[in-house]
Amino acid sequence: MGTMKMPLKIRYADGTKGEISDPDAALEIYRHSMSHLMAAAVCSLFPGTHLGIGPAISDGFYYDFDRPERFVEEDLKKIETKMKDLIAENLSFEPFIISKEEAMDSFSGWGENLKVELIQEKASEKLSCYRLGDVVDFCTGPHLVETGLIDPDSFHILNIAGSYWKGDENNRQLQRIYGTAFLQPQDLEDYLRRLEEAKKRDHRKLGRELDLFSISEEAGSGLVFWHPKGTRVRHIIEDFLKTELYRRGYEFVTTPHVARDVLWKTSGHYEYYRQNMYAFNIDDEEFVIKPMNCPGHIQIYKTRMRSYRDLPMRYAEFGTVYRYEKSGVLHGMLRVRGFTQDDAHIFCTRDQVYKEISDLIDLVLYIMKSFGFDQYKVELSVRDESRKEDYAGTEEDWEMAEDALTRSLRDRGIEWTRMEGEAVFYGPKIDVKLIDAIGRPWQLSTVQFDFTLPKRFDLSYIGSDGSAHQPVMLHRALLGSVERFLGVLIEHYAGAFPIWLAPVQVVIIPISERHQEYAGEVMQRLVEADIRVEIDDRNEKMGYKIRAAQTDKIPYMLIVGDKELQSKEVSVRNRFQGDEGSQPLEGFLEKIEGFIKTRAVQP
RNA sequence: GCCAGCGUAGCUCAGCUGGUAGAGCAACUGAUUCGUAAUCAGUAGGUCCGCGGUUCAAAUCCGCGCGCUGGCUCCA
Repeated sequence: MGTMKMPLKIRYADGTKGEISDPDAALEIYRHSMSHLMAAAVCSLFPGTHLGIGPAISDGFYYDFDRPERFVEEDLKKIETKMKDLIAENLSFEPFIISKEEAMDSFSGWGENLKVELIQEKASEKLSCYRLGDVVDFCTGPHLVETGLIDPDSFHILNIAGSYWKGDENNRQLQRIYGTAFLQPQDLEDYLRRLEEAKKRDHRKLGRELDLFSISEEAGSGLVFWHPKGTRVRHIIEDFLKTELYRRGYEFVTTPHVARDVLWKTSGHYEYYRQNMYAFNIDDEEFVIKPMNCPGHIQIYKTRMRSYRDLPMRYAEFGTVYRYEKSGVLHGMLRVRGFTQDDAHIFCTRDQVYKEISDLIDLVLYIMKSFGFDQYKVELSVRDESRKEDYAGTEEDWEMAEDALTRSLRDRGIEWTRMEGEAVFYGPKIDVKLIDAIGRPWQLSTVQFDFTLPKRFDLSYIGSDGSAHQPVMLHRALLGSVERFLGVLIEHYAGAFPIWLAPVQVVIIPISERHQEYAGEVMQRLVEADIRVEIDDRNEKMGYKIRAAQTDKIPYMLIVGDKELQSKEVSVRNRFQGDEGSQPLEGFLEKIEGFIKTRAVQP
């Protein structure tokens, strides 16, 4: 019980002991040891279970098991108890070194075929194993010296899930058991509390409670119905973006939702993206519901001869696209089959790329800050240097693009992670992941080069030299999709939107019937000032209406009764601070107009 | 799509090993006219996800669908 003794006592594969005091490294070793301990518990409880892999992960650890019978929920408790028994027995993690040949013999003798496969692939002539109780595992370590060092209250077995061997869906499916562990019991409690907190913020739950959106079983999964209040928020988001984009030289376009298959054959989607496209036949012709907006924007580009003087051209569209997604991946508004991208395509010359990228990065950060996100992570995805031939575009294209991306980031003093081999085949990209109020990352913005579409559609512009050149094309989304963004906003603010985004900004609460006329006057004034206001004139007590408004997370309540009627004022109640006292309506209006204008997060 | 779990009123859930459904909140009606998070009383609301099967009898057991949840894979 209590705090883990630091530094952590560990043993390396060669048998030497050591101490780890770096908390991150210690935690990783601790969790990895925990996964071995779980494997030992499982093997002892369920003989005939074979082992896959069992690493430490960001919030804990897991182990993949191969067993003909299925684990059930109740098994988790048993496993946890068994692990505690093994801790009490104080088993040691015993390392030893053997030859590859010997290891293969032993492991295949035990029927550990997955381990044999791993040894074959990963091990050199000599390899290390750890023995814990009756279980021997192929592992480089290090591990704790013995199980007695583990605090029995520092871990928890969480859930069972399916997983494919080596992450390949063509391979056999294993049963993965997840657990979590921390060096301090306090950290474990905090983690479990964070899970609870995340549950409370779940946009699916809040979306229903706040009457923002729904998904209809009858209409089909992955398709979102935006209710009036959700649509209000959506319009506010879209209006804000429209204003900002027009200011920055974008033009909006509108393109059809379906197009002949020919368009998608030219773009290459028909070949590479077919499994995700909804298609249908009419009059012997095949049509595709658009999964992307780019070919549409290209159609507009191609309607006339373009000059270098026209570039850069920035076409934006809140384009609704439909993509077939496997049923198991759908998730509320965050992963759907029909969604609206805040899409844009920039056609420019090579010389203009650096400026465009730089402006884009500034724009992304400005927009995100406006929505109340201050923390973010930037990832630069580049191609796999060893498989250059798998990528479209020339060597010069890739160098030019990577150079523009890295220079833009560096010039802005932005830290980024370089993701080797993570680029899509048609070009490198920058992704921005936002960190929300409880520390979770969300992938939203993306800026991508495209070296294939200009070629496939044979795009050109006439340069100052009088001859035709191929423009560079950039895809870019700031919010990603309006659906996902609203989902993220709901979770970030736990449903309590800042006043500039709130679907209802003010609710007026008359104390009794005789105050309704004055409440109506107050409402009239706020409506004139374009405040989104409602009046709660139900035959209920004030406390009831306040509670209702609090539950609806409405920023301000204006209570009007005899006193306010007399003084011609309003009593202001803020959803976070509570009663702010009586004040003149004009003063209140001026205050909230300020909050709205500055997109203040707090009230 | 795969593995596991789940599906009872608008919402949250109860309903033991089979004997044909219940609570709270919400909704509606009436009374009450109220000062910073729930006034009282009444009414209505269900193809127990759907379809088959077992059984004298199925919300409950079995099969197949559909949907949801957590993972895996995918996210041109």
